[in-house]
Amino acid sequence: MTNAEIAAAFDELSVLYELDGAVKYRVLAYTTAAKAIRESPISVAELAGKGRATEIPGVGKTLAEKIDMLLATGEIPSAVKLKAKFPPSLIEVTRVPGLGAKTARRLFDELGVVSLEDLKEAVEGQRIRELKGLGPKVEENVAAALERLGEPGEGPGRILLSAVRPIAEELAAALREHPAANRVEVAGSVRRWAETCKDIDLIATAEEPAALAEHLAGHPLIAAAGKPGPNGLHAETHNGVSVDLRIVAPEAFGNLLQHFTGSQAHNVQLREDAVARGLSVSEHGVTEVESGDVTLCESEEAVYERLGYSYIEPELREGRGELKAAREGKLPELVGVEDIRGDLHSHTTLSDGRNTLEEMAAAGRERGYAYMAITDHSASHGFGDHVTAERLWKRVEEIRAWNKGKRGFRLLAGSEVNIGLDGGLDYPDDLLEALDWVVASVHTSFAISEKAMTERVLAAIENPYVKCIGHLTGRLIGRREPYGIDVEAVAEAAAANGTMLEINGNPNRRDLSEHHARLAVDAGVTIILNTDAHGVDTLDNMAYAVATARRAWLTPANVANARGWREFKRLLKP
DNA sequence: GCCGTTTTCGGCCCGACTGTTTTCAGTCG
Repeated sequence: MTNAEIAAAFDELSVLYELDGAVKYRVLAYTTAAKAIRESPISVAELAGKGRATEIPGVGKTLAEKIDMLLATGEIPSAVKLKAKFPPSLIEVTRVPGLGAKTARRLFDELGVVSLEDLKEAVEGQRIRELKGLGPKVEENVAAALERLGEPGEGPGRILLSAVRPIAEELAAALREHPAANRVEVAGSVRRWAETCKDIDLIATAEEPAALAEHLAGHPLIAAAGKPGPNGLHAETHNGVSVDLRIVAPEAFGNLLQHFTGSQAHNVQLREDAVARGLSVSEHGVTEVESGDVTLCESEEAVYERLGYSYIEPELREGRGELKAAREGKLPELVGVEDIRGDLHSHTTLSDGRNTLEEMAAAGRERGYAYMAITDHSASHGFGDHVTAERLWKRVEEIRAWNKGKRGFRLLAGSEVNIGLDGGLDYPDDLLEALDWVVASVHTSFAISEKAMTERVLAAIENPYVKCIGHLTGRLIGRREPYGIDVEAVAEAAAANGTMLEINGNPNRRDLSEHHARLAVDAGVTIILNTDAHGVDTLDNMAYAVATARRAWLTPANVANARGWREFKRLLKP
């Protein structure tokens, strides 16, 4: 059973408990545990099998037992009991925007609503407005929400960071140029470099707040906007991304930026910790509860300092232990884009790239890299983009020739070699040996069993010519689930064999994920940050690889290509 | 239901917004 399936069972159980009127903290316990289970880099089922489920934060004795029952029987007894009381279709009703479990329960008790169809009929019969505490407005809102649910299309889902980030940056830049603007920052999940985003949060201080809000409302990227006011604006872009601009007095800019950068989990933990110390934290300041004294902070640094923490980089603010580490002064010195000395996964027109060897090499050199590997696809790649052994021998010569007489930058002759179904590679050993650098990746037969996939990749890891494994899980964020593979076993073998694991910086991939990357480093693996660039323009994707590494708490010491050439070479298999 | 530099019991973030109410409950982020 996958982590996602276990998490879904607990999410469902939390709704059932809420319908049943359980205290909200019990309900909350199930949703927070579900989130931790979903994000766990290792198999929770396996962990539970070893009796170690309580190692997951938020999972105690009771939930561990429920995981065991779920794995053994496919069901959780308490959920079965509650589902006899509340039909599963009622859970759909609780998920209508604006409705929650409390209202759904009343509709169920008083109107007999058990499904979305019943809800629709209740709206049409104007029966909701008859209930005490509910009125015609609620009924209208439910009708509108039901209408939207019925619409085809994207819905309210999360959008890939790379689709949102440029818009956020452009809007922020436009605001900064306005004469009324003082400080403008992008906050929220964009600032944290999360994989996906729900909206854009912009934080500003301004001489004339209303004028700045109006300026945003009139920006060409904005399709619709609410009423611009002194506190900001709510708007939506032409491609349906919602934008929130919040404007505050300069003396509270740090408080607001901290609040709107989040994440939710980070803020909740920070505030709980503050309460234990007699402080109350909100976007409006830090209040000493006993005296009522409020501290306003112009900067985020000041907010964290006031609360007794060292500064926490936005990428770390996910409630994954960063607050404790900051309190103890044990936060990692994160790797940055400026640390990266080379890119070790790139394609040219020889396979499916858009630029020539010379163009890619020149672009890498211009970025100030010390080295760069050209890694076109291998002999079995297909789609007309394969490179025969004969052609690759010639490419090696071309790269040797290119390097002649050049100082301070080294082009590596490499390949992104397909890992066959049996774990074998599709070039002869003498050619692999002649290459400076080999990335091995799975590009075919994703649907084999987890056991077979793991053995397949382990064979590549043990291959003496393979320096690195590319995009380990094959996931495409929001489009394709990672294929089944035992990442723990892979990480152990990679560490033992001196094979590196890549964080692929393609924003659709970011593979290793931040969770897997942290697991890998903990297992002793050396990480490589790569772009997998198929053109000069996508060499910029290094920023996404670095962001993923930062969200995994990685330092330059964890990253092979944060080293100069001599040191990098020393890390390679002999 | 979880958890522990005040705790193994008694806490468990904070505020905005909405719609319905004369002071609050529910939902959301």
